[in-house]
Amino acid sequence: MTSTDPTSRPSVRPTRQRRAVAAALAGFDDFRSAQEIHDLISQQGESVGLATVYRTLATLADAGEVDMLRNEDGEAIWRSCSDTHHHHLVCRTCGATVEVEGPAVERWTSAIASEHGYGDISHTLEIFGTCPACR
Amino acid sequence: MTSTDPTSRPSVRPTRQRRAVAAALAGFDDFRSAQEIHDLISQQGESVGLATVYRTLATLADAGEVDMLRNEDGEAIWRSCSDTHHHHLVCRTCGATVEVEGPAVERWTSAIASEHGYGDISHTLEIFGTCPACR
DNA sequence: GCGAGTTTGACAATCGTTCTCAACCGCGGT
DNA sequence: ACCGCGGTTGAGAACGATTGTCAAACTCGC
Ligand SMILES: [Zn+2]
Ligand SMILES: [Zn+2]
Ligand SMILES: [Zn+2]
Ligand SMILES: [Zn+2]
Repeated sequence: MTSTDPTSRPSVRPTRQRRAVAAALAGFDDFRSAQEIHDLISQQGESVGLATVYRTLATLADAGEVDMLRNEDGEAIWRSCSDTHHHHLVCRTCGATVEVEGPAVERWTSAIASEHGYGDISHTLEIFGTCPACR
Repeated sequence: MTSTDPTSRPSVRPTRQRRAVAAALAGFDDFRSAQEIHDLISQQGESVGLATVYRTLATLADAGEVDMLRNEDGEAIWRSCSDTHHHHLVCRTCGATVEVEGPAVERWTSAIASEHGYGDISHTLEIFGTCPACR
């Protein structure tokens, strides 16, 4: 985390644990908590410490390879994602998730922001509902 | 919380504690954590249990009198708000908040949802940035 | 095979939030 | 003013997600 020298690489090593987390992430497409992902890894026969799962997920999130958001209880939930900016339509019951894009919304948020003189903008936007299957 | 009889009122009593929380909420217009609000109440000379602060905030949030959202650490933060549906433009540095409305966004979210067959929709949308004063 | 720098995991420690439950209080009826 | 029935409160325990600790294990380039 403290690589001050610009020439040095963070050097993320391909360990068994990180591979296991990646494999687990590939096994579902809804959002899951770190605990659930940890359990899934166990079910897949691997053994990875919970702390390591957290660390790996955080790293992947920084790298933009997984999305992390919070459910209504404030718990962090994760899932692998595409590398373009997008938002989510999540089923409140089964977790089924759809990635959605909204150029109009993106435009709206930056317009609102500059209109009020705010800079360095970021935003969060999630849509929750009940999917067709759960109705 | 369990008023099954439609004729019975929840009957929220005007206690000293609830008045203190309301007074505290009137004293700021940015988002604050329950802890901070609790401290503020103490500074105002009142004494209210932290659990009561949480309970009161939750009640007010249910009634739509305060907004509750989560900061990047997942902590719940609150502030009094207007009674119409709106979102927030929050300064990442000082917390200065602007309530914003976006009919277009509201339309977009429901359109996206029904497009994918999702019903019973709700959504979260917050914009973070740096306010004019903090630039 | 070595050594420096990473990574891991078992467990403790944080910390925000909720639960417990006996004491307390507001309110409507008398 | 007095009573009694809930709603309400507070101190502290309990919870649960997340992070910190640190010695042992591991990767990788040499
Ligand atoms: Zn569903
Ligand atoms: Zn966006
Ligand atoms: Zn500011
Ligand atoms: Zn909205």
